[in-house]
Amino acid sequence: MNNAYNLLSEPIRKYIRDKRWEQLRAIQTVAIEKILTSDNNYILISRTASGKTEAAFLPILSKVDFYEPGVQVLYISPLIALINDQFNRVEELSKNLDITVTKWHGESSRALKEHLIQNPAGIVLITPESIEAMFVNKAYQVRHMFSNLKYVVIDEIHSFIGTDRGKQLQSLLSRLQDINTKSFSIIGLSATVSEENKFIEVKEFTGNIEKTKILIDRSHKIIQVDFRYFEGETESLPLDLLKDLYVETKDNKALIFPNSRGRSEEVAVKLKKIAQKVNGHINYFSHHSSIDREVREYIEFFAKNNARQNFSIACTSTLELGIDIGTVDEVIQIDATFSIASLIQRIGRSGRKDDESSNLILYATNSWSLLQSIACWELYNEGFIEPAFMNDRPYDIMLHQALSIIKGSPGKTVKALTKLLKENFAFNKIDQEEIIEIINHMIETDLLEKLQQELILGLEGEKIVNSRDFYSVFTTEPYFKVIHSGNVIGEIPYSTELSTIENIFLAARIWNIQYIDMKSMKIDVVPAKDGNNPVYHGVGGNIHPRIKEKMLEILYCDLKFDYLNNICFDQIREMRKDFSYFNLPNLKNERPLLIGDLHILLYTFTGSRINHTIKFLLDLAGITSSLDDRKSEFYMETSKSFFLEKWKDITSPLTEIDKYISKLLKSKPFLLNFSKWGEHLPEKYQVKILKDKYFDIDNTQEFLNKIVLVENDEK
DNA sequence: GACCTGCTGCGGGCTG
Repeated sequence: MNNAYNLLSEPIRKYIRDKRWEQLRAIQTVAIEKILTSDNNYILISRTASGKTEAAFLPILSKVDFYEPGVQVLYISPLIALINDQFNRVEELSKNLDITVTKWHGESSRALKEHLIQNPAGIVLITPESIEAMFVNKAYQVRHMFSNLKYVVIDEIHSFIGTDRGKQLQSLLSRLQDINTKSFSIIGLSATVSEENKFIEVKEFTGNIEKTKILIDRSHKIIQVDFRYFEGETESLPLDLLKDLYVETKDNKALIFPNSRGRSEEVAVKLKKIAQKVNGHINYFSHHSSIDREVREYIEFFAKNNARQNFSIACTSTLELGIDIGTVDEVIQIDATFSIASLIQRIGRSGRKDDESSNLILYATNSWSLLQSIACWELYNEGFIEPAFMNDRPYDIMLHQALSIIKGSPGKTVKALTKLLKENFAFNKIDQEEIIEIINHMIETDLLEKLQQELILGLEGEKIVNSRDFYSVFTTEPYFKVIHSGNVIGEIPYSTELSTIENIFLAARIWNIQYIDMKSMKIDVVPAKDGNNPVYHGVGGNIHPRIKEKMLEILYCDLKFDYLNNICFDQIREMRKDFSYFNLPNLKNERPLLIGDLHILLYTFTGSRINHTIKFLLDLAGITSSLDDRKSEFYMETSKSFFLEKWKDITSPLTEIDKYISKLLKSKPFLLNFSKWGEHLPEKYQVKILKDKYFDIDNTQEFLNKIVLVENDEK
């Protein structure tokens, strides 16, 4: 054992001896030394299953005096399931030390919560929404419990960075800091943090850039990668792909990521059918957000506790984060991931033991998806992770926090509330005048009410805050529950065709719809023999520009990529040939423009948000286009001269873009649906959040200013 | 072309 071990307290050293660990992991060694000798914030970055939780808790438990009054350590997790997993580990770590460990989330015991309120001490494991609820409903107790905090540990911190939920958490951290006379330190844990901008996004997250240091272990496992190509001609997955997938997975423990809930059902049901025909194992499951929680927990339990039996789980990002399902032999991705970060998380699920490599198979059903998969794989090997999208002016989250603050402690003046929000580091880039304008709007719309000079909740504000839905900042759609003889299986969206659809797949089984109860939103089903995927309606994802640029680079180089078999490489060769007609010596600044007799095709090879913005600018210029974001392709039925004439001035509306977005929002109010609280903002600020979150004005301007179109006539 | 996440307080009824 090394020097770090000797720095730990004796009970912790005993824990390590009892566990018979031969040595500390790299991230643990460095974290122990740093955390024990300073009060900085630290972000611990190292791959899945490398002992990050212990890297944080071994030194914290050594350092903190748990006999002091109040809760000493707060562990914050994005998932309840993760809290339940970590509870067991943290409790085991703490048992020699007589430290209370309490789970605090919507499904944990009320009696234990009550006990903690009476005797605040030790470690609390909690979700951001539960902290929010405490500030709203137990404002006095929050001070009583959390005003002597020493450490806040944030697990899977990357899942918060650059999101609305992350802004909410930042605001809650800032509010917690306000009730602590001495400042607490923050420890963030993650396997995937971008270092493109020198870690600025994660450092900013803690509210103190200077005090936040990065501890990173870049070592990674050897990954066996295998690309396979099966062209899809219909909506359904090609039969040959399914057969190949069956043979590949039948003797293994496999996680299969087909990118959507509907496809997960298709994969699980169809593989199971093949298995039944050939008498293979039939441990085929689907795991996604529309599968009932109990069914999902059963699948997780099965995966974790069946050492002998093989299984395949077709899943969405539900199995991407650190929920403990044990080790799997292989990870299979069907068509490209939307991000490198996601690819890394998925790879991390296989070969978790030290001596195992990770096995990854990437299937593609069309050439553009294959190209994107190769681009992601290449970028992964270059160490690229897309930086989180930064949202400096979250007016909607600030409005939500203003309601939370006034509910928790009414009677503040406008001036006092403005000061609180301005000093909250989640909102420090929002101007004071803007804050005052939004508070006044809230008073006008009865969200807040002014009694003499003191603010309380208004009638509309009461309605919103006193609802169960207030504590989270994300929206969810209402679905119909699917029930078989009293047991809930999962849920599906209602559509008018549903009653005429014969049968649906759900939870890896096939069901016949018997009865739809419109009032209580329930669907009764019985087992059936054949059917179709359920259709969940989603909106497209946002791909980072670097992935699309990499796709362009792959088309204009002559690398052979020796990990590709002939079938895959033939696809790339074909695409290279198609694009070879454009002479593009400068890939940074040039893009192909194909001129046909009746139409024009523009290939931007850039990110989704820039593409959305260009589409909007084309609309404003009077050019109707249809955008296929997968190919970064704009299809326009217009003449070359008309297009080029308009293209010269395409960026001119950007100077007064607010006016145009305002008009767009009036005709399409649903564009704001991504924001749960945006509808309560003054219109001016609704336009601003659309501008910041849906479009990407600055980067589009920069892109259009540098890009030169290279023409070629269609043969 | 998407995917994911979480949740109070109160009162009534039931069990042992």
